[in-house]
Amino acid sequence: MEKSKPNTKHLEFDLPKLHNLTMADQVELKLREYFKKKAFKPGDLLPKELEIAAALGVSRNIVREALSRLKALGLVETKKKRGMILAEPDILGSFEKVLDPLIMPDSTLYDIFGLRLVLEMGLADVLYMYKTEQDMQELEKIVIKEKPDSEKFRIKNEIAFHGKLYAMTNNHTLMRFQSLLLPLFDYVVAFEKDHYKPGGVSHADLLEILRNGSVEDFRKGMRLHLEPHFAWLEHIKTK
Amino acid sequence: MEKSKPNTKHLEFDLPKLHNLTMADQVELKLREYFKKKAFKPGDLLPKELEIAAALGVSRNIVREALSRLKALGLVETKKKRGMILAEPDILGSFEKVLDPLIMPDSTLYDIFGLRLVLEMGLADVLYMYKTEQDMQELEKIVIKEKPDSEKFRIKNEIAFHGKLYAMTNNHTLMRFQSLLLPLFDYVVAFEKDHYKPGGVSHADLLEILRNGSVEDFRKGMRLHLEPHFAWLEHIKTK
DNA sequence: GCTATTCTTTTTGTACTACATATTTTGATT
DNA sequence: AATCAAAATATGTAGTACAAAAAGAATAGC
Repeated sequence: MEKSKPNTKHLEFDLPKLHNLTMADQVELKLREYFKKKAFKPGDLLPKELEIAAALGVSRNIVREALSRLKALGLVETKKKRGMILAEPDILGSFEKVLDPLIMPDSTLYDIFGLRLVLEMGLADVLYMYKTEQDMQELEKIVIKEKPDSEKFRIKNEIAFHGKLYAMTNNHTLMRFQSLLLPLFDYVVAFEKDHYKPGGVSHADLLEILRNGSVEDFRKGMRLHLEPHFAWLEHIKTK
Repeated sequence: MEKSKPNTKHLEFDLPKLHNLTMADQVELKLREYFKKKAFKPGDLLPKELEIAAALGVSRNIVREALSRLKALGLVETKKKRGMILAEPDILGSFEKVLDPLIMPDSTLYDIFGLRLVLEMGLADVLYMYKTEQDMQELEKIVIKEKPDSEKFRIKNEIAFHGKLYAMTNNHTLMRFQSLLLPLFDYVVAFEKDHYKPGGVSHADLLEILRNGSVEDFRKGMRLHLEPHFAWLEHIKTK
């Protein structure tokens, strides 16, 4: 809990703390400031490594380490041997690189599972704002193809149907966010499997509500559809 | 799709220039693989830079660049002059470093605003699962302190009340996620200001519902509370 | 005079060396 | 045996050198 560092704000006073920052750290910060101050836009050419090194009075090695970090975060890109440019911002790009269920504590995995439930329950209003007849038809196609027999197909159906719901929000960030989180659910689903029972509301039911029902109906329907997952969340809550 | 290289095994023969990947890129990947394969746990000491360099047949420079990237992503930490360790995973750590409204396209900003609405609408069920009497009392304190006069205080109240709601979910990841997204809302709120009208349901109303109402009541209440924001979303949707 | 080709320059990518500094370990002295 | 000092260790930083590729400049051909 207290491991996070909210106290970086009054770091200016603590001189020794500032010295705890390596040169590469400082250069990284300086570069971020610089890009902001100069209002660099995506595609703009950045200063050359040697220029930066000379301007900041550090070796080119350090500059390269700092730039390497910014590259890892997706903030800059190297255009072959031509120079470096500010990259098209993608807030989920770096997120993607860290999402690995194998190195993630179970608590975070559970958190993300809860996050998914919150998201799906919250979709209703935005869905009703953007849904089109064509969306309905595509959802219908997905529902028709569903085969209730195999466990493997069940998960595939889940992904297709719910993925389409996210896509219907016209919210590209939300869509990608969901698709990034998706692989993690497999792990939770594996834990959950023993307790899983299908909810009382099917995908076909949800589609029917989406066509002829109100937003409130859909929220209730989605809640019932997700009931098994909520039950599982309740189950692990006590532990 | 076919960009991934399964043939890194006999990479010794290929001239490195055949790949678009730089040495630092490759070392970064190799290290990620290695940590996974060896099932490193947080706190474990990593091999020394020179050992890695020797093992992979690259210079120490390259290894340092790769490690620097993993550091930027929060995957490894350096313990001063003692060695490097695998860091406590924090999926939002790198996310935080990229969130800067100044370098973000407006479309993403809108997406995140929509994401917020989805989250808040979805909170209800989890809230009712975890809420305690103490939470109610703390919410009450926040509501009582509200002063309806100043615009500045209004935003502060918003943050306090809604932040507390997130905290009540006992979902640490969700909590941090919201607090990271919060600064971005200021920008949207600035756009939105001209159109803003208080919703029909106040924080006090929401608290009352939370105490004595059902989950459905709360969802409806929250929807009305957020009505101005939804209206704005509807407004920018057409553009 | 204009276009195509070649040469030169520029800039990133990589390697190697050297040394500083802090931490741990080892060794020596009382 | 305990304390303090010195050595060993590993990261942090600086600097040089060169390769490779792309852009720009210069030259040759029509």
